[in-house]
Formats: sequence, C-alpha cells, structure tokens
Amino acid sequence: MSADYPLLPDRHPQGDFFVCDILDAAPKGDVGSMEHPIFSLSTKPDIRPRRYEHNGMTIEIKPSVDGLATVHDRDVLIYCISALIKGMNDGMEPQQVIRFQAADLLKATNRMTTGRGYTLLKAAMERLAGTRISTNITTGGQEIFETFGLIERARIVRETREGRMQEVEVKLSDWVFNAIRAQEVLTLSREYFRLRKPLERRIYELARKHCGRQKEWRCSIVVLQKKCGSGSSLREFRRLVAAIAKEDSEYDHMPDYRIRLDEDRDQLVAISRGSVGGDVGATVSIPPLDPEVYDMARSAVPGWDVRMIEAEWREWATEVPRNPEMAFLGFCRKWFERRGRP
DNA sequence: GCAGGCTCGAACAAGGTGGA
DNA sequence: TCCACCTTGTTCGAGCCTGC
Repeated sequence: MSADYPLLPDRHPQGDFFVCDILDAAPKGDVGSMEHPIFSLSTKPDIRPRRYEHNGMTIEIKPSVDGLATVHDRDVLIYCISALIKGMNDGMEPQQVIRFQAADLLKATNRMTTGRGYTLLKAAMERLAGTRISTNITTGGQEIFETFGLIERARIVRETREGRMQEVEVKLSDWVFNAIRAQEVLTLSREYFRLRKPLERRIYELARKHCGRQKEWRCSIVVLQKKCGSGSSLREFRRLVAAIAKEDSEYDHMPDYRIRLDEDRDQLVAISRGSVGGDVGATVSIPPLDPEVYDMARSAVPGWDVRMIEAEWREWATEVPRNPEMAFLGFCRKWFERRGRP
C-alpha cells in the first residue's frame, strides 16, 4: 500500500466495470442511506446499537453479532442498485431478488478477486443481512415505520470446490427496493471505490447528497460528525476531517468535490469541481415522463443510460417545458451529437 | 480532587506484496 | 492461486498534564 497517494489503484482498468450486464451503468446509491449514518465507519466489528435523530426523523440501527454493516459493505448495495437501475433503463421491470457473479461485483467495486476477496464479500453480506433498521424515512412517497434489514437475505447459489462463490443471489429490503422504484438514487463517481478511508467515503456521500450541483456546501463539524455516525470524540473527529482536507488540498483525490476545512467557523466546505451531473428530483419539478418516451430516447442515445441523461436534463432545466417529452428527446439528441457512443 | 485536553499505543480489519 | 507477513487506517482507552 502506498503511503504517498491516497487513492487505491484502479485494479480493473480495462473497461470491465460493471461487467456482466451493467457494463455502461454508473454506480448509484440510494438517497436514504447516503443521507443518514446507517453504515459503520469502523473496521472493527461495531456491535453498538445507534440512534440518529434529525429534523423530527428517527433511525435506530441494530447490529447483529457480526457487527454493523460497514461503509465497505455498502459496495454490495451500490452494485445491486446500479444493476437494477440499468435494467430499468433497458425497459425491464425491477425485481427484488437479484443474481450476479461474485467476481463481477469484486471487479466493479475495485476489490481483490483473490480467495480472500470472496471471504470478505461473504462476511459483508452477513453484516448487511444482520443489520436491522427501524425508521420513519419516506421512500417512494411512502412513510415506513418498521424494522428491516439492509438486505433481506443473501444466498450463494453455486460455490466451487475451492470454497469460492460463483453466483450470488441477494434479496433487497423493501426500503431499498422502494427507493430504486421511485428513482431515489444518486449517481456516484466511479472513483468512489478507490477511496480507501471509510470517513472519506462518508464525506463524499454527504457532499454528493447535500451539495449536488451547487457551488459549495458547508456543514459544521458537530453536525457532520452526527451525519457521519463517527464514534470518535469531537476533537478526534475534527483531526480526521482536517487530515482528509489536507490530503485533498495536496492531491485533489476526492471525486466531484474539493474538501476544505474552514477552521474559523469550524465547518467542512465541499466545493463542486463541476463534474457532477444531476439526479432525479433536483431543481425544477418536471412531472414524470410518458414511459414510451424512454424507448425513443434509447434510440436517440444508443448505448447510454437514459435515466442518467434524464437526471442530467432535469438538473439542467431551469423551467418546466411545455412539452417535457419533446424537450427531453431534444436534449438526448444534442447529448449524442456532443458525446457520441459511450 | 476533579474535569478536560492531549498523546500514545493496542486491537482489529482491510489492503498490499512477495514467494511458493 | 494461495498464504503469510507487513502496512495502513479507525477507534478506543489508559495515562499524564494542566487549570480550577
């Protein structure tokens, strides 16, 4: 491991990102778990239940004996969400049960594909299934008051004689599945998987959620600690954030946002690098499009993720067009003229 | 004496590397 | 491809110091 450069190396650079059937999809995370501190930052088993309250909303997270799901375990969810969104973009009905090749997930999330990588993946799925959440978060227009896991179950469908899993089946929780169907997801940078520190990943998620395409986002260190779910003392947490900000000022390694520390105001500042596209439900409230327009859009931008382009378009729009479908198709055509095939 | 701040090291998990 | 060992990062607690 290099001590000089803060990003992990790209282990699978030759275009096999989201190999299998999600080759051209962008990684996506659900808004709920990006906004709230559901995942543990610790690399040790974190078996303390936690309670998070913000703006009248309450989340209780209860770990299993294996500990809370960690920020690294979240990669499994991101992979599943990305695969389902990709399927929806291709006109398929999303299913709560998803099957994939374990090796594809490991490659897509920039992990080792050695035997140990599979062992860690198995442990990650156990933690995801064991972590229970009680919440009143609203997803897909429904306010849910119930206890559920991050995933309902995970099953290794085939396993080689060497003990290596091949095909994995995951049943997503209703909460995550609702978010996917309601398109309450945000596109993440592929560089996200190269961030090595759990706290770096968490800060990126928060910047992505709260800053979006704004020029900058500020958050007091006290609130940031709450949002991160860090178990450190405030002082220790401030030191860790300062270290990340310092590293980013030296290497510019944080994707999409520059991270700085305003010591006078005791605030973290995330400054957009201008690389972020939009996501559903951003600035102008454009009504849902006619489903048929997506087929036409796919023809206009062959090979592209039309939902991603739609999100870009919704973010770009400054007013509601008189004919949203035609406006969207026009946007798609210009998109393809500028960029060609992905 | 007590509270709070600071430093340091232990424990643990995950990733990297090199040899078999 | 596997294994052993090393490095790195996070968290936490112990011990020390300082001020009230």
